[in-house]
Amino acid sequence: MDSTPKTKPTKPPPPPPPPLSKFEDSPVFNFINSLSPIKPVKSVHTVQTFNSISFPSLPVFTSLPQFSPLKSPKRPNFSNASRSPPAVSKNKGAVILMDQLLEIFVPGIPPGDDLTPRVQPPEMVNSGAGEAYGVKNGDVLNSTTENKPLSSLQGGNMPRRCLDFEMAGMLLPAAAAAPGDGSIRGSSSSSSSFRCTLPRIGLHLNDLASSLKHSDSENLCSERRPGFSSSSAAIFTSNSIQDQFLFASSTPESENPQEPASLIGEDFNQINPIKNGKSMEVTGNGACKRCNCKKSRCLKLYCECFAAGVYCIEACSCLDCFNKPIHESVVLDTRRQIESRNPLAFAPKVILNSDSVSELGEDSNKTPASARHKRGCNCKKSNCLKKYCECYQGGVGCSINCRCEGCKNGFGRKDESALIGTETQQEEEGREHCQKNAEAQSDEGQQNSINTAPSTQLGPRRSLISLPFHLKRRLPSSYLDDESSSRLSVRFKLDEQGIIQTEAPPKFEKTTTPCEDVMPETVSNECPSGTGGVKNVSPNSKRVGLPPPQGDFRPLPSTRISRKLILQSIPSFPSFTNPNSNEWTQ
DNA sequence: GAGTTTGAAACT
DNA sequence: CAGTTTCAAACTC
Repeated sequence: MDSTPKTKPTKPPPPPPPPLSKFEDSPVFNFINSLSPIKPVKSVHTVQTFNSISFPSLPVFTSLPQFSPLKSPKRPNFSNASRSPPAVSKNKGAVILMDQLLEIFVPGIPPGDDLTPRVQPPEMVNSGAGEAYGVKNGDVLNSTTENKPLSSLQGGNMPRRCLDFEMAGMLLPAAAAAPGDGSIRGSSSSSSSFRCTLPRIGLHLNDLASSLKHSDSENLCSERRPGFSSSSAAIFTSNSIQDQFLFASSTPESENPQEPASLIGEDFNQINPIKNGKSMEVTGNGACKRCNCKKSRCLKLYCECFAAGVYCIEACSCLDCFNKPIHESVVLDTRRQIESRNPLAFAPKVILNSDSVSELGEDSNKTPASARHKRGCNCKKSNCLKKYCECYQGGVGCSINCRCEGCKNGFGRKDESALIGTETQQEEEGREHCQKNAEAQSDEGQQNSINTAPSTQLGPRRSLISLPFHLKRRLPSSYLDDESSSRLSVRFKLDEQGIIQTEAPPKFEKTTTPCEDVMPETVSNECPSGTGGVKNVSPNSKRVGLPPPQGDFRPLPSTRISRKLILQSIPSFPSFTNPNSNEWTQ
């Protein structure tokens, strides 16, 4: 925050990683990348640091083998694949190398170094345990990119509450979301909000948590989470990370990963979805929520903060709260227990639906939902028209997985989704034929843009994973504009098309914008990416901006893009960070 | 702000 | 796995 100057002094040891910060900026950077991966690595490194940092550093994650399994099975190569997409931009090859290198080398590299050079996170300076969170976040943010937005977001508050996962998610989100649980937040054109969460994770709902609608909310959110999003996100609560995974896999069902999926949005990012204090609530932005737990001690999923992967803050009205850094061990143990029962418990609740993606890509009129709730809702009386419905809350349409009755979800009805699913298959088949024809006619890569890409790459019908439109929306325009983050920025840029969608302002029936809601966790993660929008999907990453049910919402231009984004978001898995764990930050 | 409604989470 | 209870958010007044 303020301490930018402080940060430097505080970190005596940090070997100056001098050059890192600028590589992207300079055109030379690209050139260098092409020449040798090494430098690029550093640059990338920053981004990765987030990822790498978030996971390793976070005790929770470490304990979360669950995710990895999930990843491995469904998307073993996921990371790589996802990355490749970013390459899309100009230097695909270079980008990829960088990413890979980063992963490989990053561990060895002192996190602090990487980060410090680029951005001087005031937070990093902070040594306090409580601040640790912030620090991490800050680091992440900084590292993630030099995103100005992030820095602004961090504004200072973040440190307190952010969980590790948040960082990951947040980064992006703060880049995003989510949320989340950190969640992500979609920022429609108008709203610059992004999710604290959460990443939201996942939003979860946490992700749900909601994204911030307003910039103000952002600030607030920052207090708790850097990102989400935990969403977690998103979305991209917390969660955000998990959500991300989910998104990446495109198989929602694999629950284990966490909501991160989109960080994830929901979040999340717990990510996503950060919850802010009261202010958030006041604003009406869901993004940063605070809980009001009376009996759960904030150690159950009933608690939005806990679910989002974030610690409760003073703004919370909870009683006997154990969801604080002071009780980290308790929190972690509890979290592990819950995860043991349900590996996906902290994952973003909203995941991308390949079908939906394809839909969006082609038909703007169809249900906007690019994402679906992981488990589906079970609404009986609300007709999926109120926030009681997690699908609605997450800004996604109901799916066949829902057991709701009288579904009238504006984002997509259960029955519609079913139809869509069948339609999509048919469409895909038709597309294949078309594609073949097109290929014969022309070699242009355009074909790949939407339809082909998925089929070709993944396989016959592989569902494309597209960024949830909500994520896109969640991203603040500012973010979009800014691409401070090295890697993320690159990837996101690639996704530009997807970003475009963000432009369309989502319509919300209620005062609360869906984006807000979503972003919780999931969003958190996603938000940061801004342009990419997707980053944080984490988990938490619910959709922030819901398109009007009718179809105003634009489909993402290319599924590919979304995919890429999703992958990125993955890293931002929401988890509680140890307040103490400043290790990496340092 | 208090009370009610709702549906997820947790429990049995 | 199904049914019930608990819980806290969402909602209403």
